[in-house]
Amino acid sequence: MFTLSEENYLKAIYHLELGNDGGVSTNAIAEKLATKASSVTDMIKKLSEKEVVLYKKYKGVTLTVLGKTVAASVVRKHRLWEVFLVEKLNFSWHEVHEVAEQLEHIKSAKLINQLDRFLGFPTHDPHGDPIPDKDGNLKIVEKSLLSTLSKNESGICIGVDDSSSEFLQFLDKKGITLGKKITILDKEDFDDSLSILIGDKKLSISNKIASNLYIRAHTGQ
Amino acid sequence: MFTLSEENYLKAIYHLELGNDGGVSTNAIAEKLATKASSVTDMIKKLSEKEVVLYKKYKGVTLTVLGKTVAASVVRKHRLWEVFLVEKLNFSWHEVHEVAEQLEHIKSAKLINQLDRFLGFPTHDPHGDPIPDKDGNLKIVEKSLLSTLSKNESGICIGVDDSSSEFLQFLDKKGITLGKKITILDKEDFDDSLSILIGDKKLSISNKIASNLYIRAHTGQ
DNA sequence: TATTATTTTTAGACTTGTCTAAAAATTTAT
DNA sequence: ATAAATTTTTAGACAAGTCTAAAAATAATA
Repeated sequence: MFTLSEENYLKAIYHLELGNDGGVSTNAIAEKLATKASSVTDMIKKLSEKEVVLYKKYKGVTLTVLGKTVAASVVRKHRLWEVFLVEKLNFSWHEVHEVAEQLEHIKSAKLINQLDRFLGFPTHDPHGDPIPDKDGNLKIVEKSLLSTLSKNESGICIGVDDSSSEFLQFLDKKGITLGKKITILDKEDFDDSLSILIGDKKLSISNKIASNLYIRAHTGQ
Repeated sequence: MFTLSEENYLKAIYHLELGNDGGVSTNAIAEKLATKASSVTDMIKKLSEKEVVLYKKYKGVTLTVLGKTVAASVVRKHRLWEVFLVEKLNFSWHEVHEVAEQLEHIKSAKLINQLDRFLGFPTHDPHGDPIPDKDGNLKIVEKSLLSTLSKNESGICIGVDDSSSEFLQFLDKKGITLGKKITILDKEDFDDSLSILIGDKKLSISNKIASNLYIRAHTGQ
């Protein structure tokens, strides 16, 4: 069994491994968890003894198969709870993270399996992130950043890269939500800003916004 | 803000105060929380400084108004989550306690208010215990122990005193659930056992069972 | 490649919540 | 009312998780 703190470390390493290929540095973990490098070293030793990470001094850290399973289970719980909060309790997508950070540590296999069923076995959370299955496997969906599309191309908005509360509330204000079709009307060379069509509204968005929105290719008109 | 441990102490004192009138003893708290009296003394000092309990050395402890509010809020969360588990996730009433013990510590006012609404503002948990409202007030329902009824009297089963998993599973096996009408057919002087009619079934139950079932008086046939 | 800068680890300390063992206070019983 | 039993508190210790400051290792740079 793992403590709340251990689970948070495993989750952080899990997310960092998905970004960087190869070992994860002590400093990267410290930054992600808003803690000190020395604390990370201490915890890594403990996790190493519990055989959920591989660790060589000064050489960074990697999850073992067991570690990856534990981390994926925490992520699974986090994302299922996020779906619950949005679908059943009328939370906005920018409100769910903080509460899910707590709920993800509740220990009960039956609880999470029944929650999964109750929600209709969702595959993605409210930000478009995939929900690991019981075995920790992720369904990879082909996706591109909106900023990489060319003029006249279009796609379905399926996720966000930055899921900070500020960004999500900005998207709400602009009427940009998951599932909507987005078409690039024009690209501005000067500042890489985009003119887009979303639903039946025309919008101008900066490159920073477009670099934080994921799109699934949309063939046909 | 209160730690998980502090909340558990407040909850324990809250429950003990409902039973005993007057101050709660260190030993009673220790027993309830399966910890040592010395640990209780330590924690009580902390709670006293936080002004949630009144404490005089060797004289036991009482919740302040603030303390009672905090404790009631934890109990409220516990019982709402129990309703959720039974009503929405198909848990049995004997399975919910352990999970609710964890869920009761999740901090989010919106979560619990929305959960309350989602469940249709229930007034009682799956064991028949009342759910405190937002202000911590309990709706007291007139109830008697089944063992206190006389021959030919009847009532509706509305709760259990002992809500241990074993007892609840025993009741399941016998088909005794909340809301069912129970009529005393006969009382045996020798061992105080009862012959009862529940639904359309005749059952013989010991006095120990009858002393753990709460009944609401049922006027009319 | 030698030196500087950065990253990581170690050493020692602190907090929270717990424990054991012993001392002090209170209660019960003779 | 005094002695015995019980309850409660104190004192000191420990584990988990964190921190600061300093040392050691690695990486970057001239």
